[in-house]
This record gives sequence, structure tokens and C-alpha cells, in this order.
Amino acid sequence: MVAPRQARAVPAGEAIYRAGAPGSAWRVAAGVVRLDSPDASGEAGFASLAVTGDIIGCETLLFGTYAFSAQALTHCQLSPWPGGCTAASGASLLHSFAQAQRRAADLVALRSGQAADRVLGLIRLLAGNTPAATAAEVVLPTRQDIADITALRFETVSRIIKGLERARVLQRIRVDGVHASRSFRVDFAGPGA
Amino acid sequence: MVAPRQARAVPAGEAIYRAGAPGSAWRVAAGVVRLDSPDASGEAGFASLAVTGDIIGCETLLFGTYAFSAQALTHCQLSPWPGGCTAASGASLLHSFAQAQRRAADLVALRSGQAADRVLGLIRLLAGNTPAATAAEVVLPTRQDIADITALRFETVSRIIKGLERARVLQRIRVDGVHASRSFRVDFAGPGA
DNA sequence: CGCATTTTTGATACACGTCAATCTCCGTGG
DNA sequence: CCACGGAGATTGACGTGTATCAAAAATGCG
Repeated sequence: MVAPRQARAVPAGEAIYRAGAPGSAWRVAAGVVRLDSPDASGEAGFASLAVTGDIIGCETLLFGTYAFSAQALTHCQLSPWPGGCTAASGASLLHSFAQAQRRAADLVALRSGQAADRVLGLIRLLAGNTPAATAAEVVLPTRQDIADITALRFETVSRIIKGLERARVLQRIRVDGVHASRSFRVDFAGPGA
Repeated sequence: MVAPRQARAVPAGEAIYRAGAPGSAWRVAAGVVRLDSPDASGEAGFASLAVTGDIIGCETLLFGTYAFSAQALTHCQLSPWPGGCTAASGASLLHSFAQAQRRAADLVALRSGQAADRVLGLIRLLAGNTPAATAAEVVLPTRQDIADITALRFETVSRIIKGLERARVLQRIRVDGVHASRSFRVDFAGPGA
């Protein structure tokens, strides 16, 4: 009888695992995870994104080691996967497969069209991620990470986000009188009334 | 006892299946398949790419219907999946999952960097696809399809491919004295010598 | 052989990249 | 409590890689 692996909490910005390292699969219970291809010789950098509900590190079930590097873009909550009973793993695997496919299609879509639409698309993706209770609030990754995901430059991302603020689509959330640069309240419809 | 589904041959440009339609999964035995998101209300168009060895339509095992539309970009050979024995489907599914992940990362990479590098990257992907015997020959999709995959315009793709021809990286293959606009011999090293 | 489709090529405009300076936030130590 | 410094974010000025619009040429199919 093997002791169950513990759930993990990872602060924003920290590495979760490295490509090539041994390990097992996780379910992203909360937060946003960035996956990177090992940039040794091939295509460098950003490879994929995982948000709440997604499974990461599935490939370890097959190879025993991670194919990508994972990094927390926001504070993350991870739980071991598959859960208790391995019996359900067949359907469960299939389910996360289908989900990964849809996620991949979303990512591809985040890299076409005008810059503003891409950033907005990503924000939409991340906002859909937030639990219902705080549906209209998002914690964004750094400008640089947003830029990597959308294939833009961080200066461009910065300008676009400022523009969305001016258009009242985004509104900074104040914490102790100081507004953090990554926490926003989102109102896709614009200033509403 | 169910009669085994037949293998399918699909000519270039033809639809393989439509999103929402019932059906089952296939293995791409040869050729290149384009997958599109149903563009009804959400993100339109290109979603993913499948080349020789990839599995398409996996989601039917879960939902019974296709999540994407599939279209042959080159002449395609399809075989039913999973193959004869369903016993191996667990590991087989896992394997094609891992493959799909890597493919998705490749696609994302095809949408960053300079236009010429993207097109070249796609050609590389497609050339790696060809069987070893004709390793240096590729049949490319239409300029428009290449443009959709790389998030460029077909005019830009046309200019780039012409440029690669002038640089002797691509060389048109003559068929009956007429050179087709999509069959090329590839020499990534340049004119060699 | 003729027509529809695809590809090529040119001229021009603009969205985004690039380079660089400044500013804010936040932790550290005097 | 404030000076200091680093990381991230903002803003400006300018250049350029692609998009865009348009027209002609090549290809392929009936």
C-alpha cells in the first residue's frame, strides 16, 4: 500500500517541475500553469497552458518523466492525479484528453487576429477559470508571460491592458489603498449601463 | 460480432468529417489532416493539425460525436482506431495523448517568430512526415491552408515560398513537363555543395 | 479549348516591434 | 523611518515586417 501523494500549493512565479525530471501527473485544482518545451536545441519557450481542471504531466504515466517544464503563473493548487481509485482512469484519461484538445485549439486561437483581441481572449480564458463566486475577478500573469502566450511583446501587452483599463473593461483592484498591477475586475460588456 | 470498419482514402481538399456528426476515431496512416473548430459563434477556423501517425476523432470514444471538423490537406490514408484488439487501448490512448501534446506545442511554435521561419517550420513538420524513401519530397497544402496554419496571409506565404525557391531550399517537381505548385523537393541545407 | 481557381507580383498603409527613458512597487538594510 | 536597488510596468519615438488592395499570370479541370 503506497502512501497517497500530497496536494501541493505553489506560489505565483515558481517552477512546478522540469522537463526530463521523473515525477507523476497532477490536476490543477486552482490557478494557471505555463508549460514550456525544453529549449535546448529545438523550438524554445512557451508550449501550452493549463487552467483549473486541467491535467498536467500525463506523459509520466507513459515515460516516467516530464516532457515539458511547468511553472505557476498565478498561485496554484495541485492535487495528485488520477485520484484515489485507478479504476476510473480509463474514462478519466479520455476526458482529460478531450479537454487538452480543446485547450490546444484555444491556445492556437490566442495567436491569431489583432493584438488586442488576443489579450482579451486570454483574459476571457482566465476569467472563465475563476470560481463562480468571484466570477468577475482575475489575477493575470506578468505582462511578459501574457506576451509569451499571445506571441506579442510585453510593451504591446502593457499598452493594450492600459487601453482596456481606459475603456473600463478592466479595473484594478485596490489592496490596502495600493492597486496591484495584476488583479483586475473584468467587465466584458464595457462600462455596462 | 461487429464488422470491422474499413480503411478510407481521402483525396486532397475533401472533408473527412464534420463537427457534431457521429462517428469514431481514425489513425492517419498517411497524409495531412486539418482540424477546424466549429466557427458558429466562438473562435473560428483552424484548430489543429494531424500528420502521419496521429490519431483523430478520439473524442468520439467519449461523446460519440466529433468535436472538430476534419479536412484532408493532402491525399490521406485513414485506418480505424483503435486497431483490432481493444485490450491495448489503454496504453495506446496514453501514447496518442502524449503525441497530441507534442503536436500542439509544435503548432503553437508555428505561430511565433518571423513569417519565413513559420513557413519553414511547417515545411519541416510536413517533410518529417514523409516516409523515409522519399524523405526529401513534400506535397504542401494550398497557400491559403498554409496561411491559416501559420496565422499569415496567403500573399505573404506565396512570397515566402517563392523566396525559398530562389534560395534553392525548395525545388518544384515537374510532372509531365509542368511543375505543380505544391510538390517540392526540399533541401534544408540550401544548395548543398 | 475555355473558365474557375489558385498563385504570383506590385504599391501602399498600418499595426506591432524595437530601443530607450521613466515610474511604480516592494523588499532590504542602515 | 527613510535611502537604496532591483524587477516589473508604463510611455514615447521611430522603424519595419506584414497586411491590404489590386491586377495579372499560371494552373487545373470539364
